[in-house]
Amino acid sequence: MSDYINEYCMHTATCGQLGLEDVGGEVVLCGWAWHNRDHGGLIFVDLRDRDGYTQIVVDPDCVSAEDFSAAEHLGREYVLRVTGKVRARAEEAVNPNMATGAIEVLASKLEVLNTSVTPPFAIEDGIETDEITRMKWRYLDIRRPEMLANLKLRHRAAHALRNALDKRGFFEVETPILANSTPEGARDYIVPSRPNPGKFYALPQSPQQFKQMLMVAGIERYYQIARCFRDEDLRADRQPEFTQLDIEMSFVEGDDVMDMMEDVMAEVLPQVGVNQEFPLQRMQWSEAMDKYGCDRPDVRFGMLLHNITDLVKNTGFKVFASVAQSGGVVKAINAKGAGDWSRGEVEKLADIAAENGAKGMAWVAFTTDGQEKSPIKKFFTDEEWAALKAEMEVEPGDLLLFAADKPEVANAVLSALRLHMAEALNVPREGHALLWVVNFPMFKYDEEEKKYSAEHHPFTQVLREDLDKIEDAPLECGSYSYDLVMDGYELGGGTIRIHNAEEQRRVLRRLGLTDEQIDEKFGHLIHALELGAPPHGGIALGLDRFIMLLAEKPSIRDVIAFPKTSSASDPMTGAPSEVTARQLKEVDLRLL
RNA sequence: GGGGUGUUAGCUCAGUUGGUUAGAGCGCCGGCCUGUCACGUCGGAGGUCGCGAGUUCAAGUCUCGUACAUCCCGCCA
Repeated sequence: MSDYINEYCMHTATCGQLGLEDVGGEVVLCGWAWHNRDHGGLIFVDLRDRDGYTQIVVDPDCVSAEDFSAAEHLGREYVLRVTGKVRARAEEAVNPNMATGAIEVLASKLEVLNTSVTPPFAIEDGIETDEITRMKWRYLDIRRPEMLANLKLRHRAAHALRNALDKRGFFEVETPILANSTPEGARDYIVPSRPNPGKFYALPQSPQQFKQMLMVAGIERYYQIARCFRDEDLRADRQPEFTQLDIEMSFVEGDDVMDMMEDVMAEVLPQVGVNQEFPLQRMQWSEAMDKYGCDRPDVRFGMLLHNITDLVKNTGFKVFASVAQSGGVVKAINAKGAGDWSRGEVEKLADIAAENGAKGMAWVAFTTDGQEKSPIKKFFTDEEWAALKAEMEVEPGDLLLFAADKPEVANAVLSALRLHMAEALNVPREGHALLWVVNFPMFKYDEEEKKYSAEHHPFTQVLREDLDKIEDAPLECGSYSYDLVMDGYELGGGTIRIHNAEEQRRVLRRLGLTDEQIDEKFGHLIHALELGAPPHGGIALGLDRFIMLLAEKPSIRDVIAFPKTSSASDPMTGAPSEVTARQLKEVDLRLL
């Protein structure tokens, strides 16, 4: 019997947990009529609740004529309360595919608590109903066992994380949802302030500044399961509102935060069914970019990027040689098992390369019967060809794919191709793999806007040895930063924060803000740093992504109770919607 | 902002070279049925082919536009 039943409930048992040990007991079950099988003289009803389902037997000899008539007219998803006796099924009637298949409940009383019109889609696992239909009737979608399981998993994970952090002395503190717009970062959701005509709140993109204030406030160890908002275009793993496990600690260095987080994960992961060895690998950002071409590598398989720039510097293939001689890189991956792909199949990969910014994609196929097919082989000397094959560890059946471009583009192209080929070739990627990627650069240069921006965020500490370079060589500045990566997704990111006011000013100036703008936008932060801010740092973990990976779902929508569509709308409630003229007037707004 | 894919019954889909009354499975409704568990069985109802133009004797099918969904790029400190 379930552990949550008590005297306040209108039932005495749940549908998923009855077994042979309950035989002979009188129970009251509440739930939804799932499958109704009417044999004329005998009716079976699978009664489902959040725990599972139990077969109810309605026998005309055991219930009133009225109740039997009700059972004959049950529709799908009728809401029932059934009183009856648990009995063992006859041996030949046992259903081994059903958790409660050894027993059934012989009804003595059947009450229809509510009827239901026919649901628009089946309340079953594995349905292929369009997502907008599922979202329009999300409360029905959530009745499906797999969706219930996702939400249950989410609850379990959040609960375990809270417990683990509580044990380690962290306080959960709530920070405002009505906050201030920030000049950098994502587009803000803005909210007009009625008492302050013409002024707006912004919904927080993260509680970043508030949690730093909590460190200055002396909280020392803070966490929050925090809703965050970003008004940017959606993706399978991006929603306009999402949830972060936000953590901050005082008097720590980067290793302390990582150690603490690993400790928490080591406690939590077994509770959600993941075996992960600790300590986690800590990979330098530069190594991740070199070998995987991205800062969130899926390390569950190889197919690493090889830098062959030097090898092709003087080759007769002009594209490679000119890129290699003009500061670009030439890199390649070896997709083992694709050597026998047709020319057409291989050249379709160029579309993926192009999507990621490549101007073209060279390739070499080594067929299993020993042929070497490639449009570029003729440009190579025998020595260069041999060196290439040695570097790429070529065997028959291999396919080499090349990217020659600026490092960022070459990495992006081969990273995308690596993931695509792993998928296409069914490279095994079972289980989960967590690691740290550490020491991100502090700044990157935005070619379009002609200015520097922060790789993580502008509150990140520059490596002590690089402090002198903030003004003159910003791209050479490293930072105290660490991302937690799981299965090729950025699960979380953290940094050690600046706690020195002048250092914070220097970084903000480097990002192009004037002293006036700094005082206006970050004055509160600067002041706080001047008033005894302790050294501090933290991390934020994307809870939706974490649960998505644990549940092995392709989208975070599957682990969010009420998600939004790609146009950031909610088909169930119709949000966003128009407001009345009066509402607009109250906040001093007029539509264009 | 850009690119791909899709939109036909409540759901999932098929629909040939443009040609008769647009089909299937599931679901739904009605009948029968005392051991089913995706019950079975007999019968029945159910369609603005996303929307709007256009081409044509004739459009679910071709063209253009548009809406929505979904995936990706940009974007997401």
